[in-house]
Amino acid sequence: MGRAKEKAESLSKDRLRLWLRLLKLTSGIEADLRRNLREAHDTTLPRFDVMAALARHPEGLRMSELSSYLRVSNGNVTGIVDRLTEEGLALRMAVPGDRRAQTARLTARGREVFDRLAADHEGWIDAALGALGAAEIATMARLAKRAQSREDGNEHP
Amino acid sequence: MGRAKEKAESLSKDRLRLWLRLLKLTSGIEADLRRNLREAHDTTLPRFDVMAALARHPEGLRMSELSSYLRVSNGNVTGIVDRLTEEGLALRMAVPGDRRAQTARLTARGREVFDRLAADHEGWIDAALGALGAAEIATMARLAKRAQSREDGNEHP
DNA sequence: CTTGAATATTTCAAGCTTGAAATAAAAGCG
DNA sequence: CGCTTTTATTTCAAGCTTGAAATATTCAAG
Repeated sequence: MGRAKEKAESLSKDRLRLWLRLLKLTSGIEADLRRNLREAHDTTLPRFDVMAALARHPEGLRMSELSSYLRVSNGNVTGIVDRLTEEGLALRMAVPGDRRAQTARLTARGREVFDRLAADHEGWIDAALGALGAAEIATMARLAKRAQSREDGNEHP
Repeated sequence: MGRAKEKAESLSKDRLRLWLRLLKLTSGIEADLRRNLREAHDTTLPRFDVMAALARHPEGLRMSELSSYLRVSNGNVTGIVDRLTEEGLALRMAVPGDRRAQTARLTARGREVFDRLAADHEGWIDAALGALGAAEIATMARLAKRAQSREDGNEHP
């Protein structure tokens, strides 16, 4: 076998090992987040994600905007917004001029609840990545961004 | 506000941004894997994960070993092994001397199917992380490992 | 041996997730 | 205007996931 081919195969194995390590890292942190959200606030990560998206868009988001923003299916956000609405944390509003569409927003109480969640969330992430200093964070962010450049295809054409 | 506090807060925000980027990267790759597994092999990522664990342990794994290896709940692996068994890819064997326990194994067909899955899987990961060269892979793996050191607490005491 | 604690696994309800089908409304077009 | 196509959302079945409860078995004392 030629040297070039050997090199390519070893690189492929190294990428696989890196993938498994990245997956372990993010899955572990995500599991911590889920547990913390449940134990400290009796809520879930998907609910948090939807609330975070709505908090960033106080003018409201259409259901379809929400699903593409979070990269989950339409049917998925329907269910989560349903539950947030039942709990009084979100609401749906009609879109003037388009009776098919709805925008989802946080209620005032939803906003208050989210602010508390977000503060804890930042602290949990800070703890989870606490072993990394400023330079390491910058390096890892740069490499993750570079990896994305191929992964996404072309999100920002 | 003191300089030290400002620095800590900015570091915390940077960790949060890094977390969001890592999550986007791994979620994106995972979504690709799920789609590829479904379209090319009509299977799912959890089934693949269980098969991979069993493939690495030809002697078989107890249900509880499988669940701690994969870091998912006991009830979860019960269901997945049930489905793999229905499909003829895995089987359960009694453990001599302990009638509570069972070991799960791949069948011969399960092994064949897995070998094909694994080859494609490696190719998909190679493509997904293809933007990273050998040095970048090594750097990222090192940083992920360092981040883990805090995350895990003490897995290897 | 018998009783009670510990261990291995399954069952279960609830929620998340998806892709596909169903509904409903808007837009384009002849 | 009617008719088709596109767009926005919901509904649905199937599978994944969890934590807690239920079963079954082993182990440890007495």
